[in-house]
Amino acid sequence: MFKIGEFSALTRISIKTLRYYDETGLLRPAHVDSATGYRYYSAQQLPRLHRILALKDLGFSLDQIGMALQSTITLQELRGMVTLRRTEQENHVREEQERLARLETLIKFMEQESKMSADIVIKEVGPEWIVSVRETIANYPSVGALYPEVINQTGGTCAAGMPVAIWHDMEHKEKDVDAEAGFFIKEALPSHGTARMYQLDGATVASYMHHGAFNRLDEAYQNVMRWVEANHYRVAGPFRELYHYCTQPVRQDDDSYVTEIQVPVAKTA
Amino acid sequence: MFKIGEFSALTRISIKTLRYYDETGLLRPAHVDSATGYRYYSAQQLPRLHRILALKDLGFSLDQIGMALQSTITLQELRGMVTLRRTEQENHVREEQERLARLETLIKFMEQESKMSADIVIKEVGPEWIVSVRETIANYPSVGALYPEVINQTGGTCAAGMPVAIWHDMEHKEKDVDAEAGFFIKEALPSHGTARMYQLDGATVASYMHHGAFNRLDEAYQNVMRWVEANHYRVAGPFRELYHYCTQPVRQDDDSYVTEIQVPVAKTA
DNA sequence: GTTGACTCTCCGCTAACGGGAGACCTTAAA
DNA sequence: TTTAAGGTCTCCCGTTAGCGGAGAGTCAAC
Repeated sequence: MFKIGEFSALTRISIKTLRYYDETGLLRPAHVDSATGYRYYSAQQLPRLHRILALKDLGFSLDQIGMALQSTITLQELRGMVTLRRTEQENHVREEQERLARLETLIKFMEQESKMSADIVIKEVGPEWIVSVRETIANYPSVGALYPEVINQTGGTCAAGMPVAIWHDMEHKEKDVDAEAGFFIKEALPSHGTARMYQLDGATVASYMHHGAFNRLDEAYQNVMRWVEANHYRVAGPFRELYHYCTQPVRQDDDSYVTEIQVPVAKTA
Repeated sequence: MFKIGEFSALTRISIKTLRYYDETGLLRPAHVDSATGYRYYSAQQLPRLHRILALKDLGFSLDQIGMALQSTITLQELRGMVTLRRTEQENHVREEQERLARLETLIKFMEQESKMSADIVIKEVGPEWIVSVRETIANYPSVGALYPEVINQTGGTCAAGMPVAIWHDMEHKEKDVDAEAGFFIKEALPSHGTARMYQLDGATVASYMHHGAFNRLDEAYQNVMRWVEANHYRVAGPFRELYHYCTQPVRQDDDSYVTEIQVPVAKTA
């Protein structure tokens, strides 16, 4: 019989851990002196402790290890636990590898003095009700003229929603831009005139929050596109722009505006 | 200005998280009503929150993110943080991959009904003082005869240590076994006669805790060796056997014995 | 005025222990 | 036998990044 310090030295498991395993029932000492409370371990307990360590090393939680050590467990159940654990671990490894890839991309970008690339984030956006008009316009800034049109068509009920633009061209265009302008709204309203009302699909997007003037959005777009490519995504739908902060009248050089660029993406296979 | 629920819906960050970021100073609301305590966020805060999410996604802790968001940080320092983080992540990915490989090995073994392979664990053992004799003996069980010899040579002072055997042959032998037998002891004592006293080097070992009779150790060795090979280790030194529990007189078929097999290993490059 | 939705603070909980305080126990030396 | 050192006990608090709930206060619409 070993006192806890001896057993700890023997197994190189900390006293704190042994006490914790006692408390949680994972490894009760072979004997506890009822007068002093001293724990006494026997060599017979080494295999059990060893199995605990082995399972912990495979990534099982102490709770799961507790299950696995029950004498009632069948080989079949054990196999199931391990197989399930492997699936989890496969996913985990994949996620961590992707994280590492993002870090490496960021480092590459930082070497080129591009500082905003640290702010691009992948997120899921849910479906949204939108009321909008879609037209071919002269150039990007001209989209501003479409909003009064939408407001007029709907009698102003949509102005409470967030203004949003959707760029249907898959590449940068200097003129004849296929643009959709409108507002996110809470729920379906009847359509009015040329303004269309529908539910925009949810999507996985690469999102960048641009804090600055509209006339510097181009640069931001370029960064997002480079980031998307470098992280092995591909563009999976028209770009969206959400105008989180903007003033009336709209100016192209107001540095206080906050505009979110959302590029729907999918993993390249 | 958005109330916390609106800001939460906008950003898809939970209210609890926003409150936590307020509490920890990571993202203070733009305004807090001093009478009611209500938090009000502005669109201008979206970029900061977005940067927080981006850094979190890269695996930084909230503490580190707090540092990175300080306005006093230089690009140089930021680069350092990211580079350091990448190194950590590389190590992490490697560890998780190895864990996955161990899981897959275990599954392969379990399919062959080998149940003990779940109990093999890699651990570091420190250097140990040992007093021992080394001889060529007839076969493995004959090692028992060496222990009285060691005890006699040292006048019995070593009998308190753990009995241990070291097998210097690199392969299984039916006869003429190069065996070393002795005891781990606390500190150096003068050598006696043919018993040698020296410090055994520490090592990384694959350890298996055998709970059963000596005459079933062969099977255990086979398993350990298969495991070592399957996990891309190679044997890096003579096998050690530690007799954690054993009775006098020694019997080859006593199921209550606890014997630890330690195989020094190194990763194959 | 009232109701229902929203928000506040405070408390406890997570996993697997580590650190430390204060009290008790063992063992060897003086 | 006393004493000193070191080992062990329980209890409490801390860690990360929040989640869940209780009870009280607030806001906005009808």
